[in-house]
Amino acid sequence: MSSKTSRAALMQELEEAMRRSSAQGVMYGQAVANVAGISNSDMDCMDFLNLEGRVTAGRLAEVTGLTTGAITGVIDRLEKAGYVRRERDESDRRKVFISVVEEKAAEIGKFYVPMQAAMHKLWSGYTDEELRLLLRFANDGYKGVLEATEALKGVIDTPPEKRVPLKSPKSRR
Amino acid sequence: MSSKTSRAALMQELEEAMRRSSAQGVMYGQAVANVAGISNSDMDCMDFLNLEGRVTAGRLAEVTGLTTGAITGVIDRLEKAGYVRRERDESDRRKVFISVVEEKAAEIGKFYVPMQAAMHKLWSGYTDEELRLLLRFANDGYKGVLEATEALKGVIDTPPEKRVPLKSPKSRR
DNA sequence: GCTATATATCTTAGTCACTAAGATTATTAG
DNA sequence: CTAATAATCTTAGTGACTAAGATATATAGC
Repeated sequence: MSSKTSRAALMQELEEAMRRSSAQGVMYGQAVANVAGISNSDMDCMDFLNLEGRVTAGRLAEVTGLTTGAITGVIDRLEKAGYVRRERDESDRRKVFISVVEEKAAEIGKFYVPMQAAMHKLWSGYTDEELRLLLRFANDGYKGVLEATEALKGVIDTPPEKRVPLKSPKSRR
Repeated sequence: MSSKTSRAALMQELEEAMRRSSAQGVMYGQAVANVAGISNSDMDCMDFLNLEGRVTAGRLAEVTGLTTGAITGVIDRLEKAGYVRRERDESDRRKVFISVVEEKAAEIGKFYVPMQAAMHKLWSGYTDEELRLLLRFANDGYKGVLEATEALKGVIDTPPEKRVPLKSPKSRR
């Protein structure tokens, strides 16, 4: 961490620091799902719904990587818990739109308060200039990870014998 | 993203950008587990083992938040696949140390190559000065998220029987 | 040295979320 | 009107999880 570290060592440190903090971020998300009493996949869907507002069941399957059958289960659970509503599309009655029940979904929001507080506290120690650099980095980083995820698919040489489901079932209770 | 965004708006943007990129990072990890043919929990344990080198089964349960019974299953699968070895502690024969089989574990490493390449490409666009700022931020951020995870436990108001053990915020290394 | 208790891991039974395949219902094309 | 297509749901089977308890070993008190 000395300010004289070589660039290579700096990158090494950066890599580890980012891995560590992102791993901890994942844990926070899991902790939120746990205290909210819903599974990780359900939480992923809620996150996406909060961004998009109103999407079809098929689209949820697409973005989560789950099968449509699994999504039916996700929606069943979320609907039963009161977080979302099913709404049939009147113009194409095969489609089912899922929309967030705001009042109920807001209950989950409070679990993110500690995280937001920590972030704001953290950011207060940085200048606008520095925050802009961080923003640029986060945006560039997003693109980089996106590319890497694509590239990873080209690396696949493992026999497709046994591919494990993308989402780990994190059952509660 | 204009350079004269107000500080509040800047923070808002930063929050979203970081959420997006970290979510994509999670997906990358899942994709790696998927192509490697092992489950997410198994991958979590491999990550931890790669940092620590050699830990007991109980410690793995502790850091992953899984029960010892579940860990037995994790180790069974990893051992069968050749990634780890069980080694009974000679001085306390109740304990079972789990150690990584380096040659085999290295096979997983190659799935991180696209990610590392993307990161190095990304970083090459930044000065040493800027990278040091990013490092400081990543380290501060880690601490912040750690605190937030702790604080989250204080927000809990859901009935305890609906909850599941939180992953402990342990210090990786 | 014995006995009780504590510690570390493994086993068992039951549960839940997942996949794959196919059923159901609605739309569109010929 | 029929066939093909599309979107969601249903079913059967599987894998990973938890809770509780079994097993094996270690430590402390007498």
